Amino acid sequence: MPQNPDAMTNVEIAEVFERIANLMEIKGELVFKVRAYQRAAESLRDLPEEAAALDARGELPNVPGIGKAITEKIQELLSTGKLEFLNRLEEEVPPSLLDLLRVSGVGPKKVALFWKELGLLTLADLETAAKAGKIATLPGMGAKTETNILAGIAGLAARGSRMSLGKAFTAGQRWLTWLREFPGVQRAEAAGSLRRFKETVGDLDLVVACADSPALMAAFTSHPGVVRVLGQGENKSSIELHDGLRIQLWSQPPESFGALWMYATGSKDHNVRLRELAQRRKLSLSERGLTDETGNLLRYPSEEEVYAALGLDWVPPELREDRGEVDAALNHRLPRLIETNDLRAELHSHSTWSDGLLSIEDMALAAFQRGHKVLAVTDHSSYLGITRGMKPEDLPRQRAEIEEVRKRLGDRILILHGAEVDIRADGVLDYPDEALAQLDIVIASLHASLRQPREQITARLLNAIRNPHVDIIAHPTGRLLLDRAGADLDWQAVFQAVQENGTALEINAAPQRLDTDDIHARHAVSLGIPITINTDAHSAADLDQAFYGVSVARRAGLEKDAVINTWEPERITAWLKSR
DNA sequence: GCCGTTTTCGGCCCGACTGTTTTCAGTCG
Repeated sequence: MPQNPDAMTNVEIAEVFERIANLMEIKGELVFKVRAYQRAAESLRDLPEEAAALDARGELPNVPGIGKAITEKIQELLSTGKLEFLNRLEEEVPPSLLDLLRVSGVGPKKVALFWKELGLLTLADLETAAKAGKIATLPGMGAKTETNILAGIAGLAARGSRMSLGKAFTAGQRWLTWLREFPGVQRAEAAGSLRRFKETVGDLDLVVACADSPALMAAFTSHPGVVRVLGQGENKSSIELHDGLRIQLWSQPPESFGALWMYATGSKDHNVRLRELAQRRKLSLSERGLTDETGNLLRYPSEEEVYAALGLDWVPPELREDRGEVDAALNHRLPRLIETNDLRAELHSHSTWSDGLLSIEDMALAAFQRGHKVLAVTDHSSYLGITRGMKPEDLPRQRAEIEEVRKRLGDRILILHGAEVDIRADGVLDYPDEALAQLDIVIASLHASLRQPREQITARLLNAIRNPHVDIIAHPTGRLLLDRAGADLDWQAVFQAVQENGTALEINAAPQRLDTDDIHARHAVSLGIPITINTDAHSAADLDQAFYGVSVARRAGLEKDAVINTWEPERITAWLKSR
C-alpha cells in the first residue's frame, strides 16, 4: 500500500494529543479522558514503527492506550494532517491559555479560573493581573499566590527546559557527594530520569536514607547555590539553583528506603502499574512501603524486597517505562541486560590523523587500560573540512603506522585499521570502493545536509548501507540532543536495508548523541540486526563514556550477545570477514 | 477514552507540600 511521505510522524501526532489533553483539562473534562489522551501520546512516542505503517495493516487498535476513538483521530491526522475535534476544542478553549500551564504552581484549575473569572488569555495578561492584585481577589487565592505566580513567570525564561544526560550525571554526582557527607545520611542515591538514563533530564531527583531529615532539609534549602526554594517539608524539598537547575530531594528512614527509591525513580507510568498490581493484592503502595487492609505499613530497606512483596523480579531502572516490563517481571522473563564491563571492543575512534587528540599508539594503550581487546581506528574522511579528515591516498601511510604500533604492543590489543567515511549530500561515499576494500572496518555516517526531505536523506543512507564494504552505520540520524534535530529517516526502509546487507547499527555513546535511540535499537534487535556501542572517542577520557551507550542498550532491553563489542576478538574479525 | 484472572459497565495510583482555609483543593512527581 502506498504511503504518504508527508504523513505526520508519531512524535507530531503525540504532540497533538498532548495539546488536546491540556486543553481538555482546562475545559474541565473528566480527568480519565485527559489521561487517555496522555497515554495515547506516550504510546505513540514509544512506537518503533510509524503509525501510518501500523494503520496500513489495521494494527493501530492493538497499541496499548489506543482504542476506537483515538484510532479514528490518528487516521484523520494521517490522511488530512488536521483534526476537526482539535479545531472545535480550540474554539472553546483559547490555545494561548496553554502558555499559562508552564508557570510552576499553576495548573489547569487555576488557568480555568483566571480565564473565566478575569478573562485572562495570555502570560502577559496573567502578569498584569498579578501585579494589579487581581489574582488575590479570586476564591482560594491570596497574596502568596500572586508573588509565586510572578516568580514563576520570571523563572520561565531563565529555566532551561531539559539538560543533557551528561550534565545531569555530573551535577548528580556532585550533589550526591555533598549529601553523603551530611551527618545522619546513611545512603544517598540518584533517582528519577537520571537513574533511568533517559536521554535528557528535566529535574534532578535525589533520595536519601536519613536519621535526621529536618536538619538535612534545612541545610539543603539553604545551600549557597539556591536562588529559590520551591518547597520544603520533612520528607521532601525542592530547590532551584542559579543556573536554572532544579533538584528534588526525598527522604525516608532507612527501613523505608527501598520503597522511596522506587517511587522517586519512576517512571510515573511504571509506578502506576505497580500500584494497580498492589491494589489487586489488597495492598496499597506508596513511597513509604506497602499498606495492607488493616492499615499496617510494611517497610522495606531495599527495592528488591518491595518488588518481591509484589511477586515481581527486581526491574532494572532503565526498563521502568511501562513498556511491558512489569508483566515480564511477573513472569520472570526480564532480559539479562548488557553491562558496561561486558564491552571488549571500541569500534569507532579517532586519532591525530584526523581530529583526535591522541596518537594511534596512545589511543590503543588507553583502550587497553580500559579492558578492551579490540580498538578500531576510524579517522574521518575529508568531506567535512572541520575534522581535518584524510584523503584516500593517506590511508597506506596510516596503515604503515598501525603495523608499527601492532608490533610494539604485541598481543595486548588488536588494532583494526578503519575509517569513518562521510556520506556526501548526493549520497556518494567519500572514498572510492578501492580505498574501502583495503580497510579492516568501514563506518559510514551522515554529518551534513541533515535537513534533506525524508525520501532524499533515506536514499542517501540506503546507498551507504548497500555498499558491501560498509560494516557499520554510525549515529544514524546525526542528531545532537537539545541542539539539532536528526535526519527524518524512513526507519522501515533503513531496517530492511541493514537486514538485507548484514550491516550493524551503532548506538553512539556520546551523551549529546545517544543515536540510535532505545526505541529503534530495541526494534533492530528484534529483527536480528547487530548493534554496536561506540564512544566515537577523540580522547582517552571519551572512552569512559561508554556507559551512556550501554544505558541506551539497557533501555532497549538488549542482552550482551546482541552487541558486537562484547564479542571476543576472533568473533569480531570473523564477522568482518564474513561480510 | 480505554479496558477486562472480579467487570462489555464501572472502574481508572498515592502521598507530600502549599496556601488558603478552619477541613481542603490544587499542584506536583
